[in-house]
Amino acid sequence: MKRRNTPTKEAVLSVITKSGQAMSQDAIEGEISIDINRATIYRVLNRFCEDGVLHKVIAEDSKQYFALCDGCDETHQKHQHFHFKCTVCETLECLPNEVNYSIPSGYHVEHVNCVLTGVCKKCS
Amino acid sequence: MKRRNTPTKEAVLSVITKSGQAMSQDAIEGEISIDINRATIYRVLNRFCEDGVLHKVIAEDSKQYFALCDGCDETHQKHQHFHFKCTVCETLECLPNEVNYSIPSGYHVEHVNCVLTGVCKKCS
DNA sequence: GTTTAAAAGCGACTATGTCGCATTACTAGG
DNA sequence: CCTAGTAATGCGACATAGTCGCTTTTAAAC
Repeated sequence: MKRRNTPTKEAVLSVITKSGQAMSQDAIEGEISIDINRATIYRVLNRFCEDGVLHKVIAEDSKQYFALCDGCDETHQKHQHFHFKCTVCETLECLPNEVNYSIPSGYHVEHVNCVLTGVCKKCS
Repeated sequence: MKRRNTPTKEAVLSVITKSGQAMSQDAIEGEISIDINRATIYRVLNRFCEDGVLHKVIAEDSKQYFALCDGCDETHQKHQHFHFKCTVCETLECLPNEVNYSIPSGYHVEHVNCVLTGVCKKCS
């Protein structure tokens, strides 16, 4: 199962990179120049997540957002930082702050999904 | 717009209270003895949230979970604690830990949605 | 150029959650 | 106790997000 380079992959990644933020499937579809099937966009995004290129965040609107893994390598745990979703401009950005939590013994954490919702600097 | 006491409200609240955990609409519908319409359950749950009886959490499965506001009053901010979702037994529980975050100036946080996903004590 | 398997397109499907509207049933006031 | 007003419920329809199976296309190795 070796990955191939396709125009679709490049287009999706370029849109996300340019935006500098986490994006949902519909936002990506809206920004992209070529016409790509909805299911395909999801598959591309999920593949990028598997490959550690993107990470997925679930926001309070129950939608999946995909963001570039900027400095999210193995040592730097699994995307354990906060995210901020602005209710005005609808954008979701990664915050630099790491999430610190303590958890009762016996629990094993595999994923962290932390989203703060409110109004961002630009919109307030 | 004054609230009324109905068998539906009581049944929903009693199921959540008994479970001791956050529950989704379908879990509630499954546990409840009487037959209640799906839309009604959502309305009851959302009303409880408005009244500060329950709070809503979005988990990584993109579903809404509703938990009792145990000690979540005005002073104790807005449900700013962690939640833990077990991938084995599928339950979602509130953790006692408060969420501590710092945020760039100019940002205004209105809601906090923090869910840790993994395997709980019982299931590991 | 051939081959082969990954990727894309398409359609169908599931699930979650919401909304409008007609009907039911709490509850307050007499 | 009865009645009126309105909150709450049931029902159906709808919107949206995301997934899946199958066929076709296409990247890339030989």
